[in-house]
Amino acid sequence: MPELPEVEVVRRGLERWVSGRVVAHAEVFHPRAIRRHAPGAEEFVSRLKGRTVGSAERRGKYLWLPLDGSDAILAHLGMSGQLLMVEPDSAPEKHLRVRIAFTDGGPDLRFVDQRTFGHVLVTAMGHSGGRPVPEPIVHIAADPFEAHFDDEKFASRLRAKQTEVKRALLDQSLISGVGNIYADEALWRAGLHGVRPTGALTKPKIAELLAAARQVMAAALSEGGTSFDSLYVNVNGESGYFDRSLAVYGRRDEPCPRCGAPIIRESFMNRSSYSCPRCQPRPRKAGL
DNA sequence: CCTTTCACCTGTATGC
DNA sequence: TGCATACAGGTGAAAG
Repeated sequence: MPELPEVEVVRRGLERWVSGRVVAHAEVFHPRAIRRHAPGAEEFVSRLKGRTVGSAERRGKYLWLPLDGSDAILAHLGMSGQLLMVEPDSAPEKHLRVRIAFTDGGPDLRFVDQRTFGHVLVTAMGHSGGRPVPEPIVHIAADPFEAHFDDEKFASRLRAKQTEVKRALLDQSLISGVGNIYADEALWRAGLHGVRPTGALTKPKIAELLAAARQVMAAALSEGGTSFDSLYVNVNGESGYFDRSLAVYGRRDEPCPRCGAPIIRESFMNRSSYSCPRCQPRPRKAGL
């Protein structure tokens, strides 16, 4: 479930513990973890050896570590990926996929991923949304905390779409970083049902929704992120506490914090959506 | 071209 | 106890 706040927590950990260090060697334990690295595992390993790691960066749910020269280590945590700092001599984790060791003999950077939806790769840099980003993610939109994020452009692109507002929030080419949890929380804060057609939203309502998304993700970040189980952790293996502050997500039948009505769970794209039936009424006509 | 669906994974919880 | 099923869900390819 790592979404923008959780990934930012990890980025800060990498900034603190990895930036400036030199790679001694890397090991790949599961080919699926580097499936997006086209040249394969052997090239991945040889390309990393001896490289110096720069300052950790992030766009939406993607993280990257620039390398001396012009490429970068790009990572996505998927559903269950973890980037952990671990002492080099400690036993391999059950789901250890990639290990990067450093010349200073300090903690390894380990990519551990139970469900293998996440991946890491080494890639050239490209450019998108007003700044350099790794080539494979030039199609990913700026996230709402980036200085180049254009609120007006977001509103006009959102309204031009023939879709529902929750689908649009989850569309990483429109706005990045928002996943299922924070989409539901932002919609609740803005008083919108997720199936509302985007074309019918007013500009002020879109501004309110965007502000809500920023507020809920900023609040989550200040509490170290959200975790429902032990899968999402920071680089030291610790979970955040924001799940205590969620208004609707995962809270079926509990009272809405605003009006007291029982929260409902609805199925959406083979996953769950949570909302307040009173604060977030369904639109009267589907497809309005 | 745009929108929607589905495959990819494994561990945990639940039901029979 | 053991087996089957549902669920968690981000991404991008494939389908519509």
